[in-house]
Amino acid sequence: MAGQTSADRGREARAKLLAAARELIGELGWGAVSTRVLAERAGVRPGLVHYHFESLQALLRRAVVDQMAEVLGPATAALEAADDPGSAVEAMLAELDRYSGTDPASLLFIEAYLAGTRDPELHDQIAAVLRGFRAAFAEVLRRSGHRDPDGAAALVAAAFDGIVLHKGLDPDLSAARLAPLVRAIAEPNHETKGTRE
Amino acid sequence: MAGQTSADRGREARAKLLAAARELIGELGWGAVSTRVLAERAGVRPGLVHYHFESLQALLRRAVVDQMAEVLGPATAALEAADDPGSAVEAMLAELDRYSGTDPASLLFIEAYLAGTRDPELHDQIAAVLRGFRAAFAEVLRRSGHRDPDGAAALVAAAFDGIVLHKGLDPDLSAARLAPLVRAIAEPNHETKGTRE
DNA sequence: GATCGCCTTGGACGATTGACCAATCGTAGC
DNA sequence: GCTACGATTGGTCAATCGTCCAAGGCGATC
Repeated sequence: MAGQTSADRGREARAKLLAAARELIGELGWGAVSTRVLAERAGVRPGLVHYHFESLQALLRRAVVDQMAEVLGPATAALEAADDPGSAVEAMLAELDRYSGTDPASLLFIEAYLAGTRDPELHDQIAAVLRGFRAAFAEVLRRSGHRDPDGAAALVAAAFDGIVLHKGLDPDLSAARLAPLVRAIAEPNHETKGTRE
Repeated sequence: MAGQTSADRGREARAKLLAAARELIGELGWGAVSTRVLAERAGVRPGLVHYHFESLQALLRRAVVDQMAEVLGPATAALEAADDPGSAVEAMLAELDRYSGTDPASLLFIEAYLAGTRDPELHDQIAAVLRGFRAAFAEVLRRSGHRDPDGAAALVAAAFDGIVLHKGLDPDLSAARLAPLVRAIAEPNHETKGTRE
């Protein structure tokens, strides 16, 4: 237990700071996370923040990008393995139900999007992660013969975040209730009946 | 031009503060709107903020609730007048395309939702406005014989906000591209094919 | 045991924050 | 002209902010 070098302890402090940031961004909002509350939550001295990170913004940026990759990475992998788009959607909706819409984990994504509109570097990193997820989803839909795989993937991805957002306002809004409707979007025989010419 | 009493000027200053808040919440984020930048944008002295409003939070709260009612009110009325759900959706999607996802007006709604998760009073006011919109939408769907009007209304409403959110990350994501897919959700003959028993 | 390198500490800096208040303003009614 | 009153001003308050830095701690290496 004792054989940890000072570099090890450094990595641990850094990790604790990032973990604290994941919690606090959702709890307090991106703009309300200060160096001092962050350090307190991490069980670390405030001065360490600017030793391990260039700035507070850089720390928060890193925390959310890590978290998004950690959540969306496995989801993307599972998506690439799935061949039935309907069940893939259902599995993701079930996953979505773990987020209440008010807990920090739910709000972290939304906060990240918002912060991304004001931080070009963060914007690019988030967009890249999201692009990967949508591309994998679209590929599943394409394989199943969907008429508009890219559009459907974009809509479902947007709907996911919208559902999380609205769940915070309406607790009755369970993902299970919406599952059949969302799945219909992904159905291969989905018809766009309003086509005009 | 001159015949304005001091009470009139008071109302004007109050209105200018609220208008400035609408701009700044989207530009800077809820937590970054300070009394001083707010007053400067409104062309008013900082001291006035706490004369016209109980607190900064109360001002911001009032600003977003007013804005939401102003946007969703007419939309709800138009919805109640419409009888064809497909065209109603399309009209709203066209309206949605006016929001780029990065302009202050787009972000105001998202910021409001987020702030609502941390401010119970704001939460209730937003939820009430949103409930009205969804109820009107669901009623249109019900009249056209939709299988799950409440679910579809909830999904479309959530998808709208999700689309705005994602448009900030992917400018190519136009509402027009998604229109056929969203409209399909609202189609009266919409089938939930996956029903199991 | 001395040296090296990374990590950690505690405090400091100037700037900004929300809130508050006594004094003063301008105008409408008497 | 005087009073009354809502609106406005300019300034102050303690608290908090992000950032930086000199000093010290501490294990690994020689």
